[in-house]
Amino acid sequence: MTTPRWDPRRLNAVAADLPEGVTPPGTRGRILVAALSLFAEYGFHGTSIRDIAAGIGINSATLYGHYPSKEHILAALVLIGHEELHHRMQQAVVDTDADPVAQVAALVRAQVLAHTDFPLLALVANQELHALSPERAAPALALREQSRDLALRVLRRGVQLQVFDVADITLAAIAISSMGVRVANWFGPDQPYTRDQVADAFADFALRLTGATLPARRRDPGEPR
Amino acid sequence: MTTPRWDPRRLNAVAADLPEGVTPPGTRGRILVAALSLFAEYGFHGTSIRDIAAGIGINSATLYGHYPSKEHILAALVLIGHEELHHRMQQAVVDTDADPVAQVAALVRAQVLAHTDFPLLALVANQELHALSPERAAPALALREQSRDLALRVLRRGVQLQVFDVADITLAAIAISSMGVRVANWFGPDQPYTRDQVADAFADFALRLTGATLPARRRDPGEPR
DNA sequence: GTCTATACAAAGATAGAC
DNA sequence: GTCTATCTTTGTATAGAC
Repeated sequence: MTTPRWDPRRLNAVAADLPEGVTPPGTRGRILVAALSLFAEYGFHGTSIRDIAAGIGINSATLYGHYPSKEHILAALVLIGHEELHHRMQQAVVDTDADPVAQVAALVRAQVLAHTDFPLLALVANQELHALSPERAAPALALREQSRDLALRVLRRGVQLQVFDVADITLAAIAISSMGVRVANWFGPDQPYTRDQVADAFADFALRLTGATLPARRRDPGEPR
Repeated sequence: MTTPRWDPRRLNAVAADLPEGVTPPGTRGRILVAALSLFAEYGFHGTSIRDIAAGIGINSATLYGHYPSKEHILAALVLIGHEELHHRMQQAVVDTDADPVAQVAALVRAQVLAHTDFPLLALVANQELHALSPERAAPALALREQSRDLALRVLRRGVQLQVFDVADITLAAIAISSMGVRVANWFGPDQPYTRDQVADAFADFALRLTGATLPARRRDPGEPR
C-alpha cells in the first residue's frame, strides 16, 4: 500500500490517540501513533514500514533507529491497549464497594469507556494480536486472562450471594464482554450516542443479563408487568 | 508467508467448511476452501496467492484460471458468509409465529448457530470485509443492512406491543448482535459447550436484555425474588 | 486446466555517509 | 538521528507450452 486505495471503512473513528503517559517522547511516539492509525485501518499485514514512515514524514530506514522491526511496533501497541483496559477494570473494582451489582456495572462501564476513548487502540489490540509471535503476544494474553478472571470473580460472588441468577458464569462473562469489545467497531462521530450513554446502556444490559433485580425504569409509572 | 510461522491462535476451530450447495465444483471450490482456512488464520493480507495454491497442491498460476485476482476469492467468501447469515435469519422469522419473544429467540439462535456451524466463514466475512474495494464489499454490506433491519423490526414491534422494555432498540440490537458475532472467535473444540447450549444461553441472554417477561427458571422452585 | 518460466512491483531490513 | 542507496525476499500477475 502506497496510497490509500479507498476510504477507510473498517471503523468509525477519527484521531489516533494513545492513553496519557504511555506515549514515548519524540519520534518513537510519533511512530507509534502513525502505526496505530494505519494498523487499525488496514491491518498489520496491510501496512508497510514505508507507509508508517510516510505518515510522519520520515524515511523508512529511520524507523529502525527506534524499533528493531515492524512486529515490535505492533507488540508495543497491543501491550498498551491491554494494559489500559486491565488498568481501568482493576480501578473500577477498587473504586466500587462490595455490591456485586455495582461491581458489574463498574466493570462494564470501564470496558465500554476504554473502547470509546481509544477505539483504534482497542481494535488493534484485539484484532491484530494474532499477527504477533507467541512470545511477543504472551504479555498481552496474560493481561487479558487477568481481566477475564476479575469479571468471573465478580460474577461468581454475585451468584453465591444470590444477587445474580445465571446458570453459567463463563457464558455470561463471554456475552457481556462481547458487547463491550465490539464497541470499538461502531462507536464514533457518525452515530448519535455519547460515551456515557453507551456505558450506561450496556451496564444496564449486563445487569439484566445476570438476572439482577433492578429498580424499575423507563416504563409509565404504575404500569404492571 | 511460506511456512506457518507459529501455531494458529486466531480462532478455536478445525475444518474449513462452506455451507452446502454454495461450494463451486472442482478446483474452484477447493481454492475457496483453502483460502477460507488461510484468510481466517492469517488474514487476507497475511496470505499470499502462493499459500492458497500450495494448500491444495496446485501451482499459483493455476489459480488465475479460476479467479481473476486474490480479491475476487475474498469477495466470494465474504458474500457467501453474509448470504448464509441473512438466509438463516430470514428463515428463523418465517418459521416462527408472531410472538416477539419467540422471534427474538429464533433470530439469536439463528445468528449463533450460523457462527458455530461456520466459524471460519463468519470470521472472514466480518473481519476481512474491509480489505475489499467498496464495489466488491457492497453486496455483503447490503445483506448486512437487511439483517440488521430484520432484527430492528422485531424489536420495535415488541416494544410497541409492550412485550419488551427497551429504552433504545438500536443499542439493544447492537448489544445482542455483538454477542453473536463474537461466537466465531471462541467457539470450538477447546471449550465444553455444544452449539445448542450456546444458542439457548444467548437467546436467553438476549431476552433478558430486552426486559421480556420470562418463565422463572434455574432457581430453586418457590424461592422468592 | 495445469504447468514452467518470468516479469515487475513492493516488502522488510541493512550499510554507511552526514 | 536521519538520510541515500541498496540487498534480498516475497508478492501479484502474465505468457506461452503441454
